[in-house]
Amino acid sequence: MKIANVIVDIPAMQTDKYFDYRIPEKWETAIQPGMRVIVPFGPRTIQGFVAGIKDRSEVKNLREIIAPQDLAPVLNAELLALGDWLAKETLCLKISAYQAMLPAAMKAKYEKRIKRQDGGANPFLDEVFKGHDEISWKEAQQKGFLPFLQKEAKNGSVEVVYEVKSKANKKTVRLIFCPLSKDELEKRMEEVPKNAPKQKQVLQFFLENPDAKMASPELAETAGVSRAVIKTLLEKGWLEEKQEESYRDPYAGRQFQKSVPHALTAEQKQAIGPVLSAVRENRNETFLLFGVTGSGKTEIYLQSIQEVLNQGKEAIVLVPEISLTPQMVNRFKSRFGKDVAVLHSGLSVGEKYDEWRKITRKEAKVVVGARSAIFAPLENLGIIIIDEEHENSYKQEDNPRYHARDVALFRSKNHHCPVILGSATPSLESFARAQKGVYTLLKMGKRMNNHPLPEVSIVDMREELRAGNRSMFSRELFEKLKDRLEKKQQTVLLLNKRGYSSFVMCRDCGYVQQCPNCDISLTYHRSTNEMKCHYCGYETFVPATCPECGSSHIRYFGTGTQKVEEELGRLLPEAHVIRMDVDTTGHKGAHERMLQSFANGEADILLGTQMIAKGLDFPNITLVGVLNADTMLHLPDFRASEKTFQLLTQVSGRAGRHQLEGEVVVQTYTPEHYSIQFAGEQDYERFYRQEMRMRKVGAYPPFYYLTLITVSHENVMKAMSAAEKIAGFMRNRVSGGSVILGPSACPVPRVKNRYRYQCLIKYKREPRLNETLSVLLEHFQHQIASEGLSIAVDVNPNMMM
DNA sequence: AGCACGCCGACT
DNA sequence: GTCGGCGTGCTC
Repeated sequence: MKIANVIVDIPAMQTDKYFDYRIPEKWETAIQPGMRVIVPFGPRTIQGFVAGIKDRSEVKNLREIIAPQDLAPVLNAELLALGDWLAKETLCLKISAYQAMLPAAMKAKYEKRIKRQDGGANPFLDEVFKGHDEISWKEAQQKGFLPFLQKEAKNGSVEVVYEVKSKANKKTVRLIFCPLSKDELEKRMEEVPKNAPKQKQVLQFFLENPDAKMASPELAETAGVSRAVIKTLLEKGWLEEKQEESYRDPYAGRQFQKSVPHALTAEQKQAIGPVLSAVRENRNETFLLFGVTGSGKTEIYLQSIQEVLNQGKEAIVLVPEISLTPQMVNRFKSRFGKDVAVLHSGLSVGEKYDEWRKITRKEAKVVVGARSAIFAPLENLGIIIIDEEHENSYKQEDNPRYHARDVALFRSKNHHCPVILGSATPSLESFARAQKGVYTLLKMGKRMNNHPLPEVSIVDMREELRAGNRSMFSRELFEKLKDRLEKKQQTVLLLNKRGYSSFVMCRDCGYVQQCPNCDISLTYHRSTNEMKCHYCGYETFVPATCPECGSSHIRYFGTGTQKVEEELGRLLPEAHVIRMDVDTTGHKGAHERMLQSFANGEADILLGTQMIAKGLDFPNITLVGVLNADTMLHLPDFRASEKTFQLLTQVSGRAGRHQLEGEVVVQTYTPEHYSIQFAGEQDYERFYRQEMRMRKVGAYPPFYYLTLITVSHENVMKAMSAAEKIAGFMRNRVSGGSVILGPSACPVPRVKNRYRYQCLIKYKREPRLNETLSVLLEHFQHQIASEGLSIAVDVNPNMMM
């Protein structure tokens, strides 16, 4: 007898273990590890993953698996092991780890219904069921039938049934083809009645295109006949119909110009050499490709992938969500054509599922995508590339809190393949590893075509204020803006919005409108004229008078993009401005359309937030202006300087990438800060050395590892006391070299009406930390389950807020 | 997560 | 005496 170890689809600590089920004989060969199955669980029917198969079980009274949900495993052995590793490393539930690796469409939905079992004997039930023999639980509840039905359930005249539904709908099409051989076809041609020339026409078409297979309307059009003719031929059996799966192709109808490898510069050749040999030798080596913006990192990726494909292997390319633009995708599609699958958040659930299936069917060899593409089910990986390695978005901010880089390194070991981490501004962690020789450093310091990096000038906005300029544009930036307008060149203006948003304040008493559920001020949204909370989604109208003092001098503050746009309109009315921010890019495809129209030269100025800092590569941009360089410098986060440096360097790289030279103007209130100074000089390595000194003093990464424990509860006292207990618990269990900070209130102390405290563990070596944290979670399990306490553990947090 | 079981207050 | 509140514990 075969027994399956099943991880059930219930995200709770109590069910985060293997449940044993008997495999029915008829499924004995069909059910394999990595498949989803439907199992009985208590009174319910739920989905589970088969994690393993064994011959005997300690548990008595085993129940049977109801049915497999897949024909083939959806998680192969490697991914199953990866899931277990993820669960252990990030302290998440196994089910969460498995689900994170699969497209959302594969997550089960459940339906609960009530079925009539009395055979029509009970007239009272007629009213409930109204001729049907089932009613959904929800409907019964809404109509107030539940108490009555629950009583009926006791005597067996109705029954509660549970159903597992899969969201994954394969889209199928009916395709028409001709089953006849050439000779047969010719014979039939003779048999066609004289008054049916159209039928002859269709047969003629199939004589010329014997392998043609297409949908009926399409065939009708190509052959120049009506659908009725095809129907007749189908009835005669001369044509046949076949159901075939179709993929939703998000890039359907687009032409990709075939691109060929570019000749490499001397520097590129030098950089790619070690990568190619690692690929050829199946060497698990990690490269840090440190190349300035415009140095041609993408061509290195493309040619490395080409080598991988030549070896008959596959590749994963991770790109930050924000730069996963059609422009970026095109570069891969035009080089590798149909071999490319693209996974990103802009796709619908169904489209993502289709791309995933394309990969499992080995129809795609190169997977380009955002963070979760690291789980692409490729079985013969030859390389993993992470572009813009320093990007925050590679770290998932909710469970499982994994970093794509860590997953990449894990998978590369399984596949004995190299990893390339590429960046113009590597994360300190990665650069430090390269310095230590853990990663191989590949450096590209020159832009292709030897164009110089743009000239950066730093403007002290305090000086501007002293000189009487109260506008948000410094005199220098304004002059240059006018100059570009005259020359018909383009400008990118970046409004650094992080940690800075528009809010409503009363000018008489200083009242700022706060969210009632979270300790944070509400953000003003111009488009809807509403105040919104970015943490819980609370919305309210803008007050006409101050709720505190009744003054009508209440207005919004803060430099939003809309405000910049208005001022631009006033100062430079002739300029065409495209504004890109969360308000204007809401609709699917809006982002792309805006960039396209900017590329077409339909606007002079592209104004936006962080989202415009990356990947733009338009020849006519010769000026980049950063309106407020330092707003995120003051965030309570140890990476604030690093993030500022990265953003300024990235956005500066947008200027002058082609023939025309570029200039950058950075406006700031703290021009003396080293991250702004070194960004101005575009000197990563000096920034690195300075920042490393700061990190060493503060005992932060890369000198120390961090683990952040966040505790939350509706009740302040409960939250605080639990946090204190947790800190005490951990203090007793870590080694002497480790430090535990806190507990202290989180930077945003209340979110969705829950009070939040955090506790930070800093450590150099704590090999048993994960076990200790598991014990901690188990220890507080009761309070978590029944008292509404929540404990979130984030190993290597990215942001501390 | 759901659901059953079980033990205490306000009703027919 | 019974209906129903939600605390506790289990699901192979």
